[in-house]
Order: sequence, then structure tokens, then C-alpha cells
Amino acid sequence: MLSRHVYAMILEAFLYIDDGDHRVLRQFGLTPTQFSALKQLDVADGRRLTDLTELLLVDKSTVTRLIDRLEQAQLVRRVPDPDDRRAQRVVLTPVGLECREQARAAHELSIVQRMSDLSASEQQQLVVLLEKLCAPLRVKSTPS
Amino acid sequence: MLSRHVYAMILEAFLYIDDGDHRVLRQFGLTPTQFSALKQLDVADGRRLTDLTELLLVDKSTVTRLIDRLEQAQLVRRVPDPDDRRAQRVVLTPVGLECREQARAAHELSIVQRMSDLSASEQQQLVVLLEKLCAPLRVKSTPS
DNA sequence: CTTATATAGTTGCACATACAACTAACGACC
DNA sequence: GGTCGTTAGTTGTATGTGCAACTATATAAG
Repeated sequence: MLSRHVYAMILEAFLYIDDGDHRVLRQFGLTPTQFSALKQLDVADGRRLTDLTELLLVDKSTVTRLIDRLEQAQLVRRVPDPDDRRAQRVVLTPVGLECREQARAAHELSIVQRMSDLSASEQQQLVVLLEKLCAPLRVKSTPS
Repeated sequence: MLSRHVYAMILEAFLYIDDGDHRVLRQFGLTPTQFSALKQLDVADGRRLTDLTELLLVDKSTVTRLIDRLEQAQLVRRVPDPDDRRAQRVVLTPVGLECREQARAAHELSIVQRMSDLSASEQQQLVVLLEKLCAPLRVKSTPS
């Protein structure tokens, strides 16, 4: 059955991508999730944990513990939100910024390499097809 | 950058698929991993834990604990391997077989539904492109 | 203002996952 | 037939993940 084959290939492609991400980021002592979180932060205002929940599409309890570990590793800091005493803002430390930038460069490069078996037009086709597949997901977030 | 876009869409497609799998299998009290394991088992000879490690592409310690839980749930049984005293064979219980068959039917149906936004020819294109992307993975396992 | 509801975040519990260290048994080599 | 490297499986430790219950604060309703 064809649709089973598509299903299987999406899972395989994810494994391929995910495995590559682990390898690259491991050199910087980061997991893919930690790297995703660092990408959403800055050294100034930072973000609330709830913001990260929405950006990373994970449960708030996951974010709590993720930030716990990044804080232990001195890559981020929790600072009280000035406008809401319930909330905390998470900001990058200088070490965290440096770590993220190095990881980002290596990760970008690895993506280009891993995609290099597809031509630009094939990559374009793939994007179009996957967007069509995921269209049901986007119904709610596409207002007009 | 185009390759970043492909990367992002593969992750999004995986999230879409994985979320759907969770929802469907949850009705049968199974996680996607547990379901994958049940699909590899039978009621007769079964499989060794090591076989499952290779089939599921996870660490052997993951398989140990996965089978622990399936055994607690009475869906599988460990039986000693007659030919190798180090090994154990994992077989489905009648309950496990019944559970798997029901889950399988629902899962198959849901895959067809989730793919239904793509035409057959689009699905075919997607398979071709993803196979090309994953070609580096298959180098080792493609003898001729 | 008080009450009721909603939101921000943490914690307990369960499952998935990898890596490393370990035990037990297999196999090969002499 | 002992010794030694290999393999099967388990266990400890760390991370990621979701759900549910909980605390504290904010906000709306009256």
C-alpha cells in the first residue's frame, strides 16, 4: 500500500535527520532539544517558560526541566519577570551565547551537507509536498 | 536558505505523523514504540531481544525495559531460547495478539486518512525524494 | 473588595532513550 | 579442556517527554 510507504519514508527521513543532529550537537555537549531552546533565547529580555512551551511545542513541565539543566550547565539564567511575579524570563549567559553560536555554525553546515544529495529543484518539490501533507496541522493557525 | 526549509519540513512532518500515531494507539493503551515491537512478534517462535534491537533501531537496554513493560501488561512473554542459554525469546500472548490486531487495523486506517491530502502520484514523488535523501543511510545495507 | 477563574511554573509519576559497566554464557584457539 | 575475546541481556545514570496535581499570582465578575 502506497500510503504505508510514504509513512515509512517519513519516519526513516526523520531518523536520518535526528541522528545527524545528535552527532553534530554532541560535539558541543548539547542535545537537539537543548539546542532548539538556545536558538529561541537572547542575552537581553529573554523569554518566559511559557513562550518556550509554544515555540518548542512541548509540555510546560518539559520546559521547566530543560531549563533546569541548561541553568546547571551555566548556559542560561532565570531572571524574575518585572511585569508578572508568577513568571520568569530565561536569558542566555555569555557562555551560552558562545556555545550556541558555535553549535549553530556547525549545525547549519551539516544540514547543507545532508541535503546535498537532492538538487535545488528536488528540495523545492519536497518542501511543497510536505507542506501539503501537513496542511491539516496549519488550518487552525492560518486565519484568513 | 532552501535546505533549512527542507529540514524544517521533515521535522514538521514527523511531528504530524508521530502525534497522529500517539492518538490512535492510545485508544489501545499502546505507545508507538510498544506497537512497533508488537508488530515484530508472533505467538510461536518469537524473537530474541537482540533481534528487536536491530529491527527497532534502538539500544538493547531500551529493548529490555520495553519488553519489561509489555510483559507486565501481559501482552508478551519471555521464554528461554532452546539453543542459547544467554538468550530469551519474546512471544506474543493471546491477549497481545488480539491487542496488536485491533491496533493494527485502526493504525492502517489512520495512515490512509492522514495521507489523503496527497494524490497517488504526489505520494509516489514523495517516496522517491525521501529515498534519495536517505540514500547515504542505505549504503552499508545495500550489498550489490 | 471579594470571589471565582485563568495562567505561570514546579513536581510526581510513567515511558522512551542512549551510553557505560556489569554478569553469564558462547565459541574459538591452542 | 582451559583461556580469552565475543555476544545476550540487565542495571545505573542522565536526558527528554506528557499528563495530572499542585502553588502562587493575576485577572475578571459581582
